[in-house]
Amino acid sequence: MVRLDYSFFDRPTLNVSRELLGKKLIKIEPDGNCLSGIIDEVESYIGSEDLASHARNGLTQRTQVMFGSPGRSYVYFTYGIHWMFNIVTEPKGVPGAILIRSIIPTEGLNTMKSRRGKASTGLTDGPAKLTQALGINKDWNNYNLCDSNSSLYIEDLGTATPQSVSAPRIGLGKTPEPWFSMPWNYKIIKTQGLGSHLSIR
DNA sequence: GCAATGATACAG
DNA sequence: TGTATCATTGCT
Repeated sequence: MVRLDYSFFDRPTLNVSRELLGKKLIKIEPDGNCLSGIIDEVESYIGSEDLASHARNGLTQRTQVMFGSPGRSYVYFTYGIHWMFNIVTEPKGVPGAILIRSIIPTEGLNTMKSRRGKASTGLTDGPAKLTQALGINKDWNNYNLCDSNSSLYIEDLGTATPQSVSAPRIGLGKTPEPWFSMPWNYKIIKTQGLGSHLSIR
């Protein structure tokens, strides 16, 4: 079991995105409790030119983290309710981030369930669901995931990177082309009968 | 189908 | 200082 370090994230965003699938996201609670899940779906936001990215407006107070060092977290609040967890990529000065959209829970299920509430469906199968289950909020923004004693990090299980499909990103609203259709959403293949618009990697 | 609920960014 | 816009979710 190896903790992913700076060199893993300091590479082209799409490579990092695809290889992040099948890796384990781990959060150690203050009481020592371990919460974890296998990364199942991610989405890339690359460069200032990407009009779907928060970095489209250039360097601002909110987006400065995206321009910073790779291997750190970019956590932001949206829709007045939800926290989104991203991992910064690209060299310092170049904005880039990967939104973690879905994980398959592996450890700490009871804690996750209690945080999600029993009326809700799906423990961690949505970007805001997993932040709620793991307890990720603004306190975790600009957190160094690569530090050897960090409480939030990604682990390489040593398994081969799973097969994935790429598709256009989700929830982009009025983002103009070509950005709206860029196939920068990656997901682990697990069902048959995929739509023909999806390309298998 | 749509309300919830607030930070952000930009116009003026 | 006002307001349009959201990288969503869950209930109707």
